[in-house]
Amino acid sequence: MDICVTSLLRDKGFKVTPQRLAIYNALVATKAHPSAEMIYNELQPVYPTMSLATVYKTIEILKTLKLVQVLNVGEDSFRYDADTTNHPHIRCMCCGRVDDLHGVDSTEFTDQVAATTKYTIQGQQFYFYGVCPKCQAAASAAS
Amino acid sequence: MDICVTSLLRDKGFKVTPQRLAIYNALVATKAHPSAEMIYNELQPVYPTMSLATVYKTIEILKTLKLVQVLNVGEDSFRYDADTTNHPHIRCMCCGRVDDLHGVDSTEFTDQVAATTKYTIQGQQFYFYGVCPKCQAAASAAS
DNA sequence: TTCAGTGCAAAAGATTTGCAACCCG
DNA sequence: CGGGTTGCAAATCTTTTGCACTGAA
Repeated sequence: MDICVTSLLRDKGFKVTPQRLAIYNALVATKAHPSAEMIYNELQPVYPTMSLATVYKTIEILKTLKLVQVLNVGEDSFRYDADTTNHPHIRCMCCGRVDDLHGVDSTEFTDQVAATTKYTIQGQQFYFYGVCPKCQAAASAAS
Repeated sequence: MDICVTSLLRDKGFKVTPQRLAIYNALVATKAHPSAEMIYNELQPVYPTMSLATVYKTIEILKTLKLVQVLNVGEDSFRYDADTTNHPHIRCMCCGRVDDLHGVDSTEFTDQVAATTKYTIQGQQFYFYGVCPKCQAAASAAS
């Protein structure tokens, strides 16, 4: 997949730098839907001189290349997902973790919306909020 | 409905002030899903001394009273909706307006999610992105 | 060699907080 | 009258921007 990013970057006239590869690889390697700062912190040990600004600038490029999607789970910061398929997300209101919801079919719902609205639909984001298994266990243990 | 907010505030030990009523009424009166700043600007002529901080503090209270819901449509700021029923929203990627999507049934979709996930689900937000009728017209006129 | 990219620092926005004066109850 | 509320200003936090230096091609 490095090859893929590499050629995609080159094709669009972007240069291939170690920072960009590291940021993209970090996103591909995790299911935690990290924020810019989380990515920055994770790469600190390996790239001690990399700045947060570079993370933001790189994410901007990855967005335009459609290699990442942006999540707005309702926190103060954005989160990013290298899985650009159209899937819902769920956030734990207790610990803040964000998980994917795969294997759910929303086509009937989205078809209804498309048929009802006068908008031309181009994208969608479905967010659920709840308590994750770990926090449920922690809560029952505490009681 | 003023009566309703008034007693709700009092019941919870909050004082009833003109600012709070004005902010809530502004939210009830619009379908534009305004941001804090939009509310502030709208009330400026009537309450020239009111500050943005008061808008934020009041919205915080209205949230705890479940009188408004928060929308995260992917802009840099939050938007608010005094219609607290569970309905999807759609944002125009061209002009930024946010509309309600009523009359769409998402129960089958949400049931599927509830059955699949190990989370305890407590809330949800569905966002669609597209181009509103006005911007479509403007685009075709321009071409 | 050359120009896009990096990293730093400063800027820009949104939201929060501290605090003295104010006013609802 | 008293404590919650307001409004201002300053603080905080995320994200963006300007710019000199660096490094990919």
